Amino acid sequence: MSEANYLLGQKVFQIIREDIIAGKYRQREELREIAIGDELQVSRTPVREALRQLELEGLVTIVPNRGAYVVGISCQDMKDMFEIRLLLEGFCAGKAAKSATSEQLEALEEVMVLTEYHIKKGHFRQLVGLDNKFHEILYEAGGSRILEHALKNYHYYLKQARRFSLLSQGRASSSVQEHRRILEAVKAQDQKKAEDAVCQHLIHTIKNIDTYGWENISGGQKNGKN
Amino acid sequence: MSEANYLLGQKVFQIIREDIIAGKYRQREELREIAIGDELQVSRTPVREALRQLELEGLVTIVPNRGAYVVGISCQDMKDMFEIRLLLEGFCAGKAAKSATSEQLEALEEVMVLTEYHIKKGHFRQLVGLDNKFHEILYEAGGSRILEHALKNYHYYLKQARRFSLLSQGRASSSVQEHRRILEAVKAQDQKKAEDAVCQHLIHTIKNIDTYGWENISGGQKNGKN
DNA sequence: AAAAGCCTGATTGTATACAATTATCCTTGG
DNA sequence: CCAAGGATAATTGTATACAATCAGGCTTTT
Repeated sequence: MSEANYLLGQKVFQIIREDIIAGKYRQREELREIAIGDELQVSRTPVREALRQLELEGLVTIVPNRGAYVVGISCQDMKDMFEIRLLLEGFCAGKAAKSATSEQLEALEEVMVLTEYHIKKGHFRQLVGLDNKFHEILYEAGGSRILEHALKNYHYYLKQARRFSLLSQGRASSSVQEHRRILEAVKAQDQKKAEDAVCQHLIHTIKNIDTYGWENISGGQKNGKN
Repeated sequence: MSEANYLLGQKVFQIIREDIIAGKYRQREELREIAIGDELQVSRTPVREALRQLELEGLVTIVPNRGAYVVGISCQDMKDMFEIRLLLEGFCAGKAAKSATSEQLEALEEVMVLTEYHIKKGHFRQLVGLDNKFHEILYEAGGSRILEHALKNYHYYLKQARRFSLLSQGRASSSVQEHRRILEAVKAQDQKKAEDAVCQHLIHTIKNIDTYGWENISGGQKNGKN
């Protein structure tokens, strides 16, 4: 009750978003402002703002004077996002090869060193965060604000998937090797090689998820609540 | 004052968005809720909701407890969006070649016929709307909700650019020929040819804009208000 | 005179009040 | 018995009230 109960709007947005992605609500379930507000101990105002934002993200549909309905994310949606990300991130890596600053290259190198260290030590917990960081730096290095914005958005949704994907020892170490290859291509300013390296990396990631099954990562959109 | 002054929230959002894209505000200008509310004759509530949505779109930055600041769109941003659209729309056309329904093909054909008619008659006004419609149907035909959402978003921003691009007689008729080629490839379910046709079409569109100058389509982000 | 601290005005963040709309159920007429 | 219409309750849309925060200027102290 000290400082955490201010600036609720942004927090409410994130909570509802996570809940939808996690599959807390069933498809097309109605989200009532008062009910959610009661649950989160806030008034309707922050909830309304959150719902409006979620509509823009495509996670809910708002019917005027009627209410907000959950749209949610299916397995197919996840796969589609991955395909789009594959295209855009390859493109981004190519741009990064041309425009990455020395600071960005250094930051990437630092993440790589840390990753390699934790792999050796078997510290799997740290890997998820480092993997995310590697990709996010790459997005910045592309030098396009727009592209970065789009990629970060897809990346956010696919984080859940990535977490599963890295769980296996074998995948973790091959993943880090692929990162290394990406970084070297970017450093060498070899546009085509950077693109190819990213595409290969993501294709392998997708294949890895395929073996685990996409159903496990998209919050069970089949029927059940929770 | 009958029914139009209800459901203001969505309207306010669209107005502010258009204003920002049109360059009404200067870069980093502060958007005060009360001032905008007074201007649009509404209270702070709808304005706040709009600003929160605009932040998600990347058009404003909100500093907590401080205010909303215009981010705006530069020429470079427009070019970047076009590049992204090029990638995604090519991909989408390829998917459409596989998954388009007969209704969608028919709708595309209808738009084409109308377009060719208006071209012959020299009715340039109608062309912009038809061109937009052609692309939007194509987005649906791709069969990916996610991809469609992304493309419609970029398409919205680039509409202004497109309007300029179609003004010239020569460009209009070559554009419709390119559309025809896209449609035939999709009909023939030739994935690669569809992709190529869309890419060619968009590359030509970009070149056409290049000759007119990107400065004219992105609301003068150089310095001036207005 | 300079710097630190406080006060005040302005603005945002949240909650609540009120208006408008919609859905549901009940009544009523055929 | 069924359909049409209206009253009512619930929910959203908007406006306003109040609380919290911040910037700027003023005073005070060293």
